[in-house]
Amino acid sequence: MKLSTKGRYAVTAMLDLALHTGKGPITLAEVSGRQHISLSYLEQLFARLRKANLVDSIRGPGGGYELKRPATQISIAEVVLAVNEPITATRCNGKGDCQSGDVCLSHQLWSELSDQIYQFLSGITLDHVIQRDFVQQVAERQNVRFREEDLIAFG
Amino acid sequence: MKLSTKGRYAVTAMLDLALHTGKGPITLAEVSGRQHISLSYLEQLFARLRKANLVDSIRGPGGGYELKRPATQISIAEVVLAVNEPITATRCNGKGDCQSGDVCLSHQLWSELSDQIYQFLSGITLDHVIQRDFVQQVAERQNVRFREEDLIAFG
DNA sequence: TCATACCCGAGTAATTTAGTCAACTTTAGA
DNA sequence: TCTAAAGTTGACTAAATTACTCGGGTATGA
Repeated sequence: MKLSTKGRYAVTAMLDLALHTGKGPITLAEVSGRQHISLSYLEQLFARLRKANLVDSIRGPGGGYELKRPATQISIAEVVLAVNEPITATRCNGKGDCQSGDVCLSHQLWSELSDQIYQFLSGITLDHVIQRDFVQQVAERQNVRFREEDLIAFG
Repeated sequence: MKLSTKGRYAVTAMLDLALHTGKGPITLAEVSGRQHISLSYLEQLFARLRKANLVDSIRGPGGGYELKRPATQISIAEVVLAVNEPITATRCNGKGDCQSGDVCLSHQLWSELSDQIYQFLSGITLDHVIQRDFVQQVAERQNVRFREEDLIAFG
């Protein structure tokens, strides 16, 4: 899981969209003006968001973007993942050249931790953030339980 | 909260230290060899970790680094924060030039979300990760429960 | 048909990441 | 006390990522 300003821009833009649903498509020019993100940069971000099926685009005059799914069904993790390149695998991954124990252990530990962060962000939707009591919502309303054996290591 | 490969390196190195406590100071050369991180880069990272009071340094032959506090008392959030520059404030922050509502709202929403991520990582210590049942530990400590069917595999 | 808005690719400056190099300080141990 | 092992510091740099610009496209509602 990777969290950079790029992901922040994407989440901010998606929040802007979520905050203005119901009024028809929203142009990137509007988002750019409201969130102070350059139009061209937004175009790049939304190209990825579109490919990830998170937004729909409507071309022509009166067009713009809107959320493909309701804000209750789009997680922060999805948005962040959509705009980021898949993180580069740890060096020893795949290759059999690090059976020395310590290396692989550290990598696996990080991997599991990273998975936890992802799971955490998967539990927070755009709507949770907008509703702003997502602290409580994540903790109680979702009532999601992790089990150790369900952990899946990833790069 | 910012999560990049830099933070991953730092956490990995700290996990390496935590895994080898009790055998005296650990040289960066050892960590470098085990974790495949360049010695000079480790020096830079540990300069920050030292300033953040997360490690002690012992100079001279037989010297090296050791955790300043037990692994049960060092959180992932601390480590990540120590090696990262404080995230650049959102553009409108401080300046009074964005009272237009929408802008500040999005920024505040992100800010609160970021705070949640920080809180989450604050609840996970180096020891939790090493013990590897930190899933359960964190879930119990934070009183967050997760459901199996919400697990989503990702790349 | 024309203005609006998305679409796309090339290029690029700024920043961050990751690493090199060289000189220095401290200190255990021969 | 000399020496080698280790941390300390700073300058420098290559590579990657971020953030952005520019210049064209294409679809489409009025």
